[in-house]
Amino acid sequence: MSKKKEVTIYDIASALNISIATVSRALKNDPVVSKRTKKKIFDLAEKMGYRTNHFARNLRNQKTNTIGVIVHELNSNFITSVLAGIEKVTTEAGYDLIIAHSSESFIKEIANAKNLFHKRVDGLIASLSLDTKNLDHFKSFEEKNVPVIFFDRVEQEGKNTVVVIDNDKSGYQATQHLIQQGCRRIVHITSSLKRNVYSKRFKGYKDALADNGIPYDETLLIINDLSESAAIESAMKMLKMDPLPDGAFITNDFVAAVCMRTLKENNIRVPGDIAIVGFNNDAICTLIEPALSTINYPGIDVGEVAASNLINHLKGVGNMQNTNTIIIRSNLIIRKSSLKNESYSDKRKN
Amino acid sequence: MSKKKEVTIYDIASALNISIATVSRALKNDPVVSKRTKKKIFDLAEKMGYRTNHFARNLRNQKTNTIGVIVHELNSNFITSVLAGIEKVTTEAGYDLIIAHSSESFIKEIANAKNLFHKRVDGLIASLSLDTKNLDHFKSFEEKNVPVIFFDRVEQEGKNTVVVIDNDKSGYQATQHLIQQGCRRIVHITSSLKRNVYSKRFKGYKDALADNGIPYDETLLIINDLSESAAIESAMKMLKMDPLPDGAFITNDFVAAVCMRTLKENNIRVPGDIAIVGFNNDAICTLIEPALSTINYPGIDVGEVAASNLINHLKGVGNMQNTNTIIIRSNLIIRKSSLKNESYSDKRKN
DNA sequence: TTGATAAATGTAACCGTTTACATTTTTTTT
DNA sequence: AAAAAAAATGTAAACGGTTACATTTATCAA
Repeated sequence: MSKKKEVTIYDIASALNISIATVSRALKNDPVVSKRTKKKIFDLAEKMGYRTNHFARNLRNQKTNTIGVIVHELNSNFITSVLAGIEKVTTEAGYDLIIAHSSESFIKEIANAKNLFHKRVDGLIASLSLDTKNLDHFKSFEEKNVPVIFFDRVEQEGKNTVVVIDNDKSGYQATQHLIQQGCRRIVHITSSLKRNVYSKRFKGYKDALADNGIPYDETLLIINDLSESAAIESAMKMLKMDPLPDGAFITNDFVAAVCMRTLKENNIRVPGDIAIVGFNNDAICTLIEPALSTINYPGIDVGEVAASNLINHLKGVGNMQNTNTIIIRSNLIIRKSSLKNESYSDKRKN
Repeated sequence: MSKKKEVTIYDIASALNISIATVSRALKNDPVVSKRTKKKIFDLAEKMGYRTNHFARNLRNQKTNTIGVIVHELNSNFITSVLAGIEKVTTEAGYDLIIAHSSESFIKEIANAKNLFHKRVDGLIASLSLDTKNLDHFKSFEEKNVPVIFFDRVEQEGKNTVVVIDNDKSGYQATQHLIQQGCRRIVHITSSLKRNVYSKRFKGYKDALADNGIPYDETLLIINDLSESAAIESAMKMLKMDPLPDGAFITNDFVAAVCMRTLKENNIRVPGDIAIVGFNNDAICTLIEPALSTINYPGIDVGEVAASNLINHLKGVGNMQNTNTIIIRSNLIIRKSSLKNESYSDKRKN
């Protein structure tokens, strides 16, 4: 029942009557150790059930081999694909991951950052919470020269490397598409404009309107959080508009899905009465009815790029100084929810 | 640009002209240190930007303060709620989390287990992959007396603690409900019967049929994985059945949603022609149309219970020997997708 | 065979904590 | 004021690796 003593390099060394230095080198596959001794050591280590003590190693090496990740929410299709992308790259490179999430709270994000800082992650990948006010909590990383890469929700003024899509263009494309479908009163449902993703999509929305000679009407802008109740609220606001809007560009698929459901419950036809375009290309898009047009935002690519950039930096390959902004390709996916104009649809589909 | 040297207890000690032992004790808030010295030490530590070196501490303490988690999939509503539950409890107790996922592959699960074992997690929480053949890869934990708790997908014969719901009863309830709605040819779409969750739900399905005098028809059993393509295949199989089934108990909400879509695309009405009950109570349930009846499987509770049990065990409170199986409450949620019988629906709703 | 060179192995300091045990300082008792 | 007891602090040895530098052993040319 009692915990068996752990095997150390000392045990292996004394069993084979060699020095710990040789054992240590052999286990790291140092070419300086002869093949014969290496084999003996490997075999015995295996037989004795040796496992490296990462604490001893990290203590000596002064690095943790760990990368911290702060995301604003776990329960999101997009975020889990980003994490998958990060994980793929980091495990391949032999790094551990500590994943923290802020639940969209500034306070929690600060706590997460502090925690990861004290855990001494070698690098950090983060996406800001909705109500993050400033980036002071990342300063300590900067001071200790721990690289930080932001993705999705970022602050672009700083000198941090950021991985994003062209939110501006995406917003423009979504809106332009709705206009081409004949929409003239297009609602824009989004979240805090303090966050780059939303402000840029908003800019794209306004630019598309302007380019089509449609005046921007601020009563058509609805800002809310990303919860189900907020989504229902937003849909209710749309329903109260007079005249009714004929299109909606909603910057989150889940919110779009809930809105659509609420509108339908109130006998509004989609896309007949109101055409809808969402954002992210989550799995729900093709499960709801009508299928949701959206902007494809490939999380896995974002994660992979962010992680491999960070790791390259840690390894000293390439410097982050000259790559400040990395833009991942995104694109509009047209489905039934925005197709008022069948002839247009035919053109696109064939 | 160069990395500033880290502050250690030596630096604090020599700055205050006291011994490192006192500093170490003070920082752990040991009552043996006088209030005066403690204050001096805390203040200076803060001012110098001291942060504990967890490696040195763990090396000395011979524990990692880390809990490993192996899940079969990250991209799942249920799993992310379990993780949220685990995280809540573990961070409160000051433990770190390493999350690994097997992507339903036995090979990867073995690799994950080996990795976490080498990282020396203090405890492990795991759910088996679909094609896990045996539990040999967990033996090393047993040998070193590292506690392992399984949840959801478990192997009940062993002497491990497991956290589950009453899958048997849930399967029975789902099927019974369909029968009460008038269904007589009920398809059961599920996954590998090697996994307890599916075999037990299957047993519940059969028992409910038997109790209602409906003979079990093995052509109505469809076994598949949980992918979108598999779900479409399953729906196609249903469509080819002659006569058509009039109900379906599907052990996964996502699969159920895809099946429902496929059926509808083929002009089958739900619940009119085929009533459907899913499993898990994912967010999609109320977004698709008709809303999906399902078994509510509260992941967050599962995670919290598993984690707090593990931690209690690690702290020596309560022994895992006498608590082998923990059953979390689950319940049937009736929505439109299974309501053929309006009067019954009214009864339930009022 | 010898000396030079290369290859393999060994020695010992170090990474930053914790803690049993020893010592010093302060407080209390008589 | 001295002795005894309690409180505070200090000393030094772990914990298990890594690696600069030193030493030994093997290889090869002359």
